[in-house]
Amino acid sequence: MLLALLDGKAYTANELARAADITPPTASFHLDKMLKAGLLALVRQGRYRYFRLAGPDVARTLESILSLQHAPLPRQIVSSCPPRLREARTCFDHIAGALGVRIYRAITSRGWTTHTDAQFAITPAATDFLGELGIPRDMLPVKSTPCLDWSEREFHFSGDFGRLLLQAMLSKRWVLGGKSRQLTMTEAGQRRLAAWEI
Amino acid sequence: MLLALLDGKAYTANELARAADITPPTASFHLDKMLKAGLLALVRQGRYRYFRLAGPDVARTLESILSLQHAPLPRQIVSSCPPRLREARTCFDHIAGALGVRIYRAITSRGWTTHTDAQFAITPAATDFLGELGIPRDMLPVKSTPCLDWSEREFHFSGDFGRLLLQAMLSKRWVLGGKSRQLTMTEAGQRRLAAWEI
DNA sequence: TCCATACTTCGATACCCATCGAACCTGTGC
DNA sequence: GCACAGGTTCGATGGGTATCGAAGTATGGA
Repeated sequence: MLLALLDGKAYTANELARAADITPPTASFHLDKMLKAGLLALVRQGRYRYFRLAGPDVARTLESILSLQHAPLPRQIVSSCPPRLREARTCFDHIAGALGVRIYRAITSRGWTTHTDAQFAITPAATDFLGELGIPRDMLPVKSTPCLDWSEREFHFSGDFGRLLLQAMLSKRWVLGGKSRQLTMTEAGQRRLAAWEI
Repeated sequence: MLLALLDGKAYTANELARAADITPPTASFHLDKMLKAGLLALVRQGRYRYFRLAGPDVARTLESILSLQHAPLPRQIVSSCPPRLREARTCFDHIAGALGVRIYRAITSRGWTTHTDAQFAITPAATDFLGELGIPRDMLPVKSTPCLDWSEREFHFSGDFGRLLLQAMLSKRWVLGGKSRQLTMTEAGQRRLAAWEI
């Protein structure tokens, strides 16, 4: 289970049980132990409980152990989401899928957010980025609750900021919507977003 | 036992058993496993079998694991050797004790040795150092077998080079001998040796 | 309101594995 | 050559713990 979690993503107890060839009760038993030991962190979302490694130090330790012997490669958990929906889709009123995770990573890794527990806020440091999207600076700080992406198992932005972001990217034609939840990124959008990544 | 070995020194099965509060057979059982798993290395010397961590990667992994939780500090193994003999003493015809280990470390860390398994040789790179000791350069390469120091549990030089070194250091009055095996380092010796460390 | 799903808790079982005593092996020193 | 200390092997034992089925809890949707 730890090997499966080594990709940094979050998985449910049932998924990890399947990956480790054990039954859900057994998985739950061990996950609880590792949670209490501080090796894992828990993200509750509705009726789902997602487990992920508690931090980069745990990942480093695991990799350190693996480096001593080349252990058999972990059986990676495959997503049951259709590829095109995994790319980019709407999740109610905000962006989800690989695109949503990309945006979340870009913004958090630049330090444009503050957070108290699960409440995130976009700080004025993001003014330039938001300006390009036509979001006026006097709206800052915008609040947001990170939402664990169903297909990617990493976080994306929902809440006020998630809604603003989707509206802005649609009106600027960085992404195109359709009848389904699927979103398509335009070439212009690709370029602009790439410029903001690192 | 691994915690006790984390100081990088080598210990016998009985010592490690005492450190871990288990009986010698139990210690032997686990040490054998870890030896086969490649976590430990073995140094045979007479009727003694010294175990040490197989390499720096094992030490790093252990420290990585310890860093996740502040584990209780390992019970360090205390040497039964009198302090003055630990400092510096003769071992047959060469230098042992902390001084012997210091010299071994200084010379090996500078890359002045080549080795095939247990056979070491001092290379011409050490010419300056040896010259200062009055050892002519045409004697190079000098052979040496590293010997696990009884009080320090790290290696020192014995063999041809160990003998030459003791004779030279005595005649240059870097160290003074006596009736017992104890050696005393002179102030001049301290200065000269310190200059060669790192 | 009711069911389906995701997940955990509980209890019983079985198995693994650490542990130790006793016997055996092997170098050392007298 | 003998005694002795360091060390390992062997076999039996016991305890711990992983495991799973069944039952319970919580959440979301019809």
